[in-house]
Amino acid sequence: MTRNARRWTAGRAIAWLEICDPRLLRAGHELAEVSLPAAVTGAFRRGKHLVVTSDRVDIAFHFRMTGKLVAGEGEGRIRARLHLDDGSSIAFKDSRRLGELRVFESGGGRTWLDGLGLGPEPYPECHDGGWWRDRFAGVRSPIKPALLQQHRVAGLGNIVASEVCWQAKIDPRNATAQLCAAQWERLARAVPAVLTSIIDAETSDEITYLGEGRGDPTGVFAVYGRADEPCNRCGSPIVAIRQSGRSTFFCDRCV
DNA sequence: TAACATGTTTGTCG
DNA sequence: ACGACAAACATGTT
Repeated sequence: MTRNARRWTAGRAIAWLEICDPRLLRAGHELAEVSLPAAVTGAFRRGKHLVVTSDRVDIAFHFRMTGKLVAGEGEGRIRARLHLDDGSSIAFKDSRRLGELRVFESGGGRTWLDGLGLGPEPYPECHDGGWWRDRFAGVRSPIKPALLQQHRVAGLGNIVASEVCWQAKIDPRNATAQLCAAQWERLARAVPAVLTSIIDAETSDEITYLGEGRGDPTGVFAVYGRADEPCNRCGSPIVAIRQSGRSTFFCDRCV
């Protein structure tokens, strides 16, 4: 979505921001005296946040469970629209409305993100096993829930955490402190591999989430949502469990 | 109908 | 300090 936002806004200016659903704006982030039009200067991702920058304002998005950006007016649960000076628009669609949108003065998006305490990026930057071991030093929870802690490493979600563990042949129930060097090394390789493959599969004008029917990405995942289906490596049925209130899928035979 | 869902925050309890 | 858990947010799907 960051790539799309960049592509859709490059060389254009934000003419106006349409808030279709006022409940979208969080307290303390009302649309104050925003000065428009504003020439877009770029778009970047930090963890699961997306920020569109311009010479006057930064617009920060978080999509939570069901939020997404779509080109054009969009259909259905549109919470906001970014209208550009060439007449085009980008819609923030979010059926469950857990997503967030914040508007800052230019540069404020980065400042705000810096205050969130997010851990370092695991992608596209790559790291070795020792780096991963150090980032998770002192963690007493199992490795899979630990991967979701945004203050240790930013950007990994529940689907990716299960996928990464399977790819790295690590039991998601393993105590983090018990992982050996070889496991950390496999984890270090699995993270960019999994992210790259998912991003490749999802590269299009509209991200498709699980359960959306047309374009459902179920086929993209090796274990997530595949309870009782055969493991791609060994054929053993994929197991579904709950960890810290979140669903985890893994192969209990080839970890 | 009830349970569950890709995320995060907040509070409780251990 | 850490961790597990539940609730809350709001709504759609199974």
